Amino acid sequence: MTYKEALQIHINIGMLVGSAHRAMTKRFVQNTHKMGLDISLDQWMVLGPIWKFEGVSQKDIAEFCLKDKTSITRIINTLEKKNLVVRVPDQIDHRIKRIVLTHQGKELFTDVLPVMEKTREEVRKGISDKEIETLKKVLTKITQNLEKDNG
Amino acid sequence: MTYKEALQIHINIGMLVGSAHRAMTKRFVQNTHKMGLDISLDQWMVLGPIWKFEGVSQKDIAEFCLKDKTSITRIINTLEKKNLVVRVPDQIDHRIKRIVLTHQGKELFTDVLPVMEKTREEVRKGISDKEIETLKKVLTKITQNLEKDNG
DNA sequence: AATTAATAGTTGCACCTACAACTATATATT
DNA sequence: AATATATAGTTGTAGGTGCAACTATTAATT
Repeated sequence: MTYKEALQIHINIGMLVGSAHRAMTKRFVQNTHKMGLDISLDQWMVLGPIWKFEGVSQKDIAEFCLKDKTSITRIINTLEKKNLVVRVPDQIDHRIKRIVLTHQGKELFTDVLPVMEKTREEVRKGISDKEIETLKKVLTKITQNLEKDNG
Repeated sequence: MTYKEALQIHINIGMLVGSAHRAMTKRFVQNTHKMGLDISLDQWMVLGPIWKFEGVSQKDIAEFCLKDKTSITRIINTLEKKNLVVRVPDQIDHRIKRIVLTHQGKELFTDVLPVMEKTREEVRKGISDKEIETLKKVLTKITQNLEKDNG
């Protein structure tokens, strides 16, 4: 057994999930750059619910994206700096900020859609629908297992 | 398939992988804290190959962990600050730095082992061996699909 | 009505990551 | 031997993350 093979045997789920995550993030950004676009995967994920539900709150974005509210605050900061979204305070509940796409944000969103499709195909290459289903099911189960005080 | 459907599927896989990754990282740290230990999941992953292969190079650690070499540099910096490892320049090839566990590092490693086991059990709860196998296979395939210029 | 709880969002801190540019060293080419 | 190329590791910059502590506001309790 070679050294490299010995290493591979001890690969665990944490490493595999982490490296798949990094690889997907990386490839998405590379693909957007190839098209002359400038957006990260996480920024894109946050843009999704804003596109779908105009005026969505940061709390709801966090839930939709399965991310922490702190992350959302910072990603929205970046998106605002890029003039892709604006924060509009709710007229009734002054705690809530409603996030709205700018014209520029809408334009970028539609420009990125085909890049996302391309990346999706690259990710899924050689993987059956049944395997994807199992992947999603198991990842969901893992996330649920670790939610809150499920331990 | 419409763009809308593609959007759903892609975001789902990306989000699911990301949230599972974050959840695992989080739970591991929480579990170590409960035991009065102070180490992150990534630091732990880097410690693995150093334990197994005393004097392993940073390059080989990067390969084992499926991480970037820059990440390894910085995690080793942190581990060195914590007095868990030391960098020993190779006597023959002066480019290489061989990483060695300190006494303190070895002690922490053995202390964390049961925490790792506990976390692994929490992660796998209600998931069959066959599903875990598929998960590993698909995640490996995804990582391979996106390696280098595989696109 | 006054006090207390909960909620939405922000900030400081420490850590992890990618990419590009960089230093230092070793190997290959001529 | 001199030059070119490849390799191991570091650094600067910019971004994502969790946690705890914080502000502001709203809802619940008394």
